[in-house]
Amino acid sequence: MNNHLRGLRAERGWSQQDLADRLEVSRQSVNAIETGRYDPSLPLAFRIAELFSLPIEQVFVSPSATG
Amino acid sequence: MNNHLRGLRAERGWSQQDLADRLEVSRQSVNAIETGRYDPSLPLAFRIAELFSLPIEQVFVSPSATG
DNA sequence: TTGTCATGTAAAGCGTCCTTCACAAACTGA
DNA sequence: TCAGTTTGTGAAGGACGCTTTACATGACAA
Repeated sequence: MNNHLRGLRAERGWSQQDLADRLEVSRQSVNAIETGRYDPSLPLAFRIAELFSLPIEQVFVSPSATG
Repeated sequence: MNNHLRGLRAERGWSQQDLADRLEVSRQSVNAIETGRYDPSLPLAFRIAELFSLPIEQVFVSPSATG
């Protein structure tokens, strides 16, 4: 499942560690989500979307949208 | 994390098995999500929201909204 | 009463999510 | 060059997501 995390983070000039701190997860979790190694849990997806003030659908790309 | 799955399902007159079939998951998974035993994965949350033609935020209630 | 459907739950198993610790490579700045 | 930052990745461990199989309950119809 694709996402726009790296771009959203870059727009703000944050390192993966900066973002991890704001989300209260490890840097490796942020990296794993950005590099597509796994998807976040639903609660973490909510925290991410809220941090960027976006609906979840504008941060994460639905698998069905990808086809 | 709370959700409106039971109500949305009831509005349509679907059993848990009916919903499970449409989502391509087990009946037990639907039951576990409805009874709050665990949250769905993010991809499954997308499928659920799309099935009901709602944004994810209108199916699942953000933990931060609950307080 | 008997059968069927809907729901709730338990156990075991597998893969995923997230952690900490650790190491390596690329880049930046002095 | 040298130190510090950033990113990518691996291994091991704990908790969660989802499965199949199975059993128990309550509602409803025959």
